[in-house]
Amino acid sequence: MTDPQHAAGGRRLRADARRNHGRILSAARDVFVERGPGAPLEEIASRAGVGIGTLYRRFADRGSLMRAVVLDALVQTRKSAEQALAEEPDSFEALTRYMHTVIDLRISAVIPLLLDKIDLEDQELLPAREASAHTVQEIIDRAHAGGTLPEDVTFADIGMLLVRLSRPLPGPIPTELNDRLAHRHLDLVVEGLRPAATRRKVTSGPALGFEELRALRESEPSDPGGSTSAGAL
Amino acid sequence: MTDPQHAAGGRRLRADARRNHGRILSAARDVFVERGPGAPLEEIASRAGVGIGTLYRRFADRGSLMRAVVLDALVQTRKSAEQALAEEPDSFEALTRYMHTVIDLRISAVIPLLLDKIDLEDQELLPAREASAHTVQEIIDRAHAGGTLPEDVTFADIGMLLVRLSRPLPGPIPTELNDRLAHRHLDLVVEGLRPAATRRKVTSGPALGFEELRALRESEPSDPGGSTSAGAL
DNA sequence: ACCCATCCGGAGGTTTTTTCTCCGGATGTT
DNA sequence: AACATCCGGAGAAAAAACCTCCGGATGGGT
Repeated sequence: MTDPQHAAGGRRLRADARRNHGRILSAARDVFVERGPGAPLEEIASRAGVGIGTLYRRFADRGSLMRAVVLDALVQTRKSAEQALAEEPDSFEALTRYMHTVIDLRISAVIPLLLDKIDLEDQELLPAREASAHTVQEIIDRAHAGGTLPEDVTFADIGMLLVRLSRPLPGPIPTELNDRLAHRHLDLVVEGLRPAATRRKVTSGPALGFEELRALRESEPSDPGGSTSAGAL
Repeated sequence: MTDPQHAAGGRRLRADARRNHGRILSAARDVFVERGPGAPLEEIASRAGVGIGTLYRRFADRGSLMRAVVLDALVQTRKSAEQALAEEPDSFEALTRYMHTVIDLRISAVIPLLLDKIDLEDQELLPAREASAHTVQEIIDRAHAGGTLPEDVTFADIGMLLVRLSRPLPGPIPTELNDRLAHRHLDLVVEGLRPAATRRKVTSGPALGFEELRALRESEPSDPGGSTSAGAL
């Protein structure tokens, strides 16, 4: 099931191969998140700007691609957590910075998504899991200790929240808007978590207007009507 | 699901047919939300506990099923909004009640999802859209007027937030937990929106513990390991 | 500049999934 | 009981996805 002899740790790849490897990984992350774990591998290849043959050369099957995606996500999560911890003196700021970064990297949604498709006890995955969980837990602990995060908001809460927030919204929403919304929604949540004493305004600007949503729909080729998704609600 | 008597067509349906019509509609809503707009119709039929032939008899093609699902969602949204408005004197409470109801009904995510697959200017859809948008707007307006909702949190914000919150999380998460998380996350957001003066504790209980997530994974048949999705983060 | 080990693309054969019709039989209604 | 209505699901046809293979391109060492 797990392929012993390739990819991440193997011999040195040629420059173009290494570049493609990375592109495939990040395209796979995006496609899995957007279309589910059964998404066609051809779409991943084309999103990565790569032939299907290239994808199969690097990843024997769907499973090994998934494994690589998860491993990558775990590593990036740990990095983000470490950086937030190191560079952000305030315990609450460290937490929010970590959360924003994770959303930027769109890494959080992919792990639970693939959770039942891969072997988590895998040799390589296990230490990565522990390292990343440990670092994130430390961020939470500090915020608890510093009194900047309510005790009843747990590690699992933050994790699940990030899963929800890093998932792109469904439908014909451009990536740019999607990202902006994710951060705005995170800000809204963060204001709910922040200790009342230090409460402030939601930071990410004056929402989004009707016009913007309307424009979104008008740019659709199929239907020139002046409606919006929220308007449809 | 909602409609008492008239199916898409005209004449009165036999009792069993009407019941099946409703089941198909709500199964379709769930499946579209979980698996995307391209989900196999057979899955919808089987989730509805109905033969595939029955589905095709009632809905000529995917498009007309989508249209019916959206129409149903719009109608239910309007009902929820009207009820919240009528029964909840406090303007903020009306808003939060509306939001919780919409999440319960899992209706919010399906509209943007199908947005680019249907004709929104449709004869039947148009008035339903307007009616529901109007009622929701009134809830927002009252909350703004009453000073219980910041002016910079708009109609579109609430709509998009609901889209995000009513989507089930990806991965092997049981429906029951998913629902609980959705409401808890809504509570977290609501505390961020609520005027500081009336701030209170997050209502939906002490988060979820590690144990719970772990149990989740242990109940999986494929992998008996003791890990969790949040733990993997 | 030249070589060649390495890597790429994607056509196309194969397998899997999905669609959608059809009709014998079941069920609701009068 | 009689009849119109509705149901289920088998199975043929169509569509989608998989995955191998090889002629040709490219990087990187000399």
